[in-house]
Amino acid sequence: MPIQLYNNLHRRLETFEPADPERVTLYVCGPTVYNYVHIGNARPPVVFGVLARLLRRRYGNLRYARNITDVDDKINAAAIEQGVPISVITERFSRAYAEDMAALGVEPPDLVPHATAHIGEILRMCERLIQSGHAYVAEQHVLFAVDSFPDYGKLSRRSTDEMLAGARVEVAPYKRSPGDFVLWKPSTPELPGWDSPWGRGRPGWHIECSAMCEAHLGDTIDIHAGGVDLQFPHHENEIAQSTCAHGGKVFARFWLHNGMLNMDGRKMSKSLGNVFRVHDLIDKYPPEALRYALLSAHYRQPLDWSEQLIEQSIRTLDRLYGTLRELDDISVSQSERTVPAAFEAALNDDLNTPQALAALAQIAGSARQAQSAVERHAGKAALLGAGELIGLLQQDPEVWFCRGLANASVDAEAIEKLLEERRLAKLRRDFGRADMLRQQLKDQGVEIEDGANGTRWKLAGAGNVNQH
RNA sequence: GGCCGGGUGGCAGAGUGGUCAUGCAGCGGCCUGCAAAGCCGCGUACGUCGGUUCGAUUCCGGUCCCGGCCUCCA
Repeated sequence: MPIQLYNNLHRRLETFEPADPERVTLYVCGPTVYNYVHIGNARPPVVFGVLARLLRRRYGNLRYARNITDVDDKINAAAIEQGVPISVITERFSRAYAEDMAALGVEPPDLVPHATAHIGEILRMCERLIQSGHAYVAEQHVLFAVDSFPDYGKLSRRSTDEMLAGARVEVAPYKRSPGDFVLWKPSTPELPGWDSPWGRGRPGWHIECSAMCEAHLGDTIDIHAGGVDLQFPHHENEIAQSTCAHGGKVFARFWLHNGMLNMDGRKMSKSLGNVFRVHDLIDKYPPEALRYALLSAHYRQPLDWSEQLIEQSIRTLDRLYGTLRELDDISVSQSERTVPAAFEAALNDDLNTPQALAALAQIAGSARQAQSAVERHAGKAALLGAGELIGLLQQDPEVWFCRGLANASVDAEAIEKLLEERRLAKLRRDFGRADMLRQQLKDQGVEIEDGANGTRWKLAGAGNVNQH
C-alpha cells in the first residue's frame, strides 16, 4: 500500500515515491534556541517523527535532519539581557529541547545540524547567488532578488503585488524590490559575526536551512516539513534560494505543513504569551499523554489545547495500558511484534493519526476479549507493534499506572502495608474495615482494584499527582 | 484588504452520496461482599439558506461565524 501525503506545493494528496528509495531524505524545521519551547513547537517533531518512523520502516535508509537555529536576533537579545555569550544560551536551550523531545517520545533525527556550524556553506551559497544574478549586495547586506525568480510565491500562492498590498512592515530603502529578503546582514562589534566578503556579519534567517539541506541531504530532498506559519515567508524563501543556487533544480518534492495549536481559539505563540512550555508540562502530566494529545488530531488540522484534552488522553491511555496489564503473562519478543494492516493504512493515508488511534482502540478491544493463548499473544503483539510505530505504549504498564510515584507524596511501602491490612480484614469478612482502608488510600490518591490474583493499585486522577 | 484553512453528538475527533467511526464523559444492565476494572446495551451529530440527486453531513452556490499567513513565529 502506497504512502499518500498531502503535498502543500500542489494542494493535493499525492502518492509518495522517493527520488531514490535507497536514500530517502526528510528535513524538518527545528527550533531557534533562545528559550524553552512550548507545546505547539512540539507538534512538528512529534507528527513528522511518526512520518520518519513510517518511512524508516518502509525504506530502511532514511536521512532525517532537523536543524537547530543557534544564531538569531532573539538569541542575541537573550544573551545581552543575561550578560552571557550566545553559546551559553544556545547550548542550554538546545539541550533542553533534546530532553523535552525525548520525554515526548520523539526519536532523535539522524542529523541535527547547527546554523553556526555551516557559515562556510552559507557564504558560498550567497556568493553563488550573487554570481548568478539572483542576489545583490547593498550596504553590507546580501539580498535575494525575488524578481529574479519567476516562481516566487508559488508555495504560498501569492504574488509579489499582493504581498506589497498587504505589507505591514516598512521596506528597507536599500532593497531593489520590497519582497527582497536578507541572506546576510552586517553585525555590530558586540553582536556575533563572521568575516565575509561583505564585512563582518551574520546570516539571515532563511539561508541556513537551504545551506544545511544542501550540505547534508543534497540539492533535491524528498520531503520538507514544518509549521504552516512557516510557509510564508520562510519556506517560500528557502525554495527561492535553493532553486536558484542549484540552477533551477527542484528543492523539495513534497512540502508538508502542520496546523497550529490553539489556546482559547487563538494560536499558541510566544509573541502572544499564551503558551504552555513542554518543560513545565512534562513535570505536571505524564509525557506520553501529551504525545497522545498531540496525535489525537490530524496534523493538518488546528488542535485546541486544553487541560481537558490532556486528561482525556490520560484516561484513554489508562485503558490501553490496562489492556496490556491484563496481558502481563504473555511474552512478546521484538521480532514477534506486528503492525495490523488497518493501523498502518491509516498512517499511510496522509498520517491520519486519529484514525490510527481508533484502530489502536479496536486492537486493544479484541486483545481484551481474546480467550486463547494464541489470540492473546497476537493481541499483545499487535498492540505493541502498532504502539511502537506511533511512539506509544512502550512503557511497562506498572510504570504507567504508578506515574510520578517517585515525586508523589505517597510511598509504595506504606500502600502495600495498608493493602495487606485490608486483605486480612476481607479474609475475616470485616468489610467495614476493608472499605475504610480503601477510602483512606483513595484520600491519598491511590485507587485499588480487587482481582483474581489479588489487589492492585494505581495513582488516580490526572496529571497533578506528579506535581512537586 | 489579499491568499488559505475550518465549522460533525456533552467533549475530543475521523470519515462518507444511501447499515457502524473511535476515544473520553454520561445512563442502564452483567459481574462484584461493596467498589474498580472488564463485558453488553443506550443516546436519531454533521453552522445556515438554496441547488443537483430517487436520496446530501458528504457534491455545487450563497450566507454567517471562527482561525492562520501577509516578511518574529512550529
